[in-house]
Amino acid sequence: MLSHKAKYALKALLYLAEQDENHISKTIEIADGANIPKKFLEQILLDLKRGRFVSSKQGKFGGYYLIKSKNEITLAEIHRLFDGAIALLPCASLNFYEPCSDCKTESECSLRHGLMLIRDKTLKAMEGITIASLVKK
Amino acid sequence: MLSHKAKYALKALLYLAEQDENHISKTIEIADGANIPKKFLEQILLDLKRGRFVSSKQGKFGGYYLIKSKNEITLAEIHRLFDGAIALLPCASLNFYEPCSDCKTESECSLRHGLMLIRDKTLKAMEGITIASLVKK
DNA sequence: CTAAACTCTATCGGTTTAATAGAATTTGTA
DNA sequence: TACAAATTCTATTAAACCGATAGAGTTTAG
Repeated sequence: MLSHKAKYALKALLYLAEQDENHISKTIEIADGANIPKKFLEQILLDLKRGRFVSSKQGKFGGYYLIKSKNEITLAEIHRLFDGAIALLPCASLNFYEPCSDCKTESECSLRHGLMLIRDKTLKAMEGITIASLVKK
Repeated sequence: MLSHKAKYALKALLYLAEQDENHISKTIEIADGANIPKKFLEQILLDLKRGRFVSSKQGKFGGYYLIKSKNEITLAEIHRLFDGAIALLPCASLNFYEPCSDCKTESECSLRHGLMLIRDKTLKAMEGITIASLVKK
């Protein structure tokens, strides 16, 4: 499941993607437009900035704007940024790999192989969902 | 991600699937064999029993055994039993559907459609992973 | 200088999770 | 019938996580 943070992040990106080119959106604008608690959204936007999906302008008349093409922002990336691994267990993860503590012999995890199959398919599907593809709908 | 419960459940089922037909496994046996805390495993086995995956014999010389074919127990079912929805948001879930509280108009959720695509693909993949397929590896 | 915005850090209450504890019940057998 | 060995049930715990809020600090335009 997606955390609220990830869900809100997607909605915020969607909102930004729908604005005119070069428009800068204030946090309060996005919060109202996408129905997200403002103070919570502030944190999320900072995370998105650190992740290089958006950038910001400070001070009066500042705000946020996309710096990555809406065709290139995928559900997989946003899920990873906010919720971590896409795989069902750390031992099957590409970006958040950790060995199982309860598997007797290393790489002798009975689940790993099957879970890697799932990960590959899920990942592929999630990479096919972009902000642009969601806007169109 | 899978919870520890779901992971342990899969490992316990795997252990049971590897035993001789008609063999009854004591909890302590499974716990040692699959490296699972015994008292925690007790609860998990009860859940698996309520889910009709295993059955038990009480009293001395009692224990647990599979009552569902290892070809018919899928990762999807175990995941649902212990962790709930497979979809990324409740509004995209088949078995745990709930409307989004923060979507202005009902069925106007901008994410729902995309997430249902993901759900379908992930579900299909997870239904392809059975206990039998994991044992073979 | 001031207003309006982003930035940063801390905190809070609630829920969930992983695990443990212990008493109750059931059953086979000596 | 008593006992031992097993499941069953309910409660509790400690820690982590989550969603959200608060407030002080910094930056910028005018």
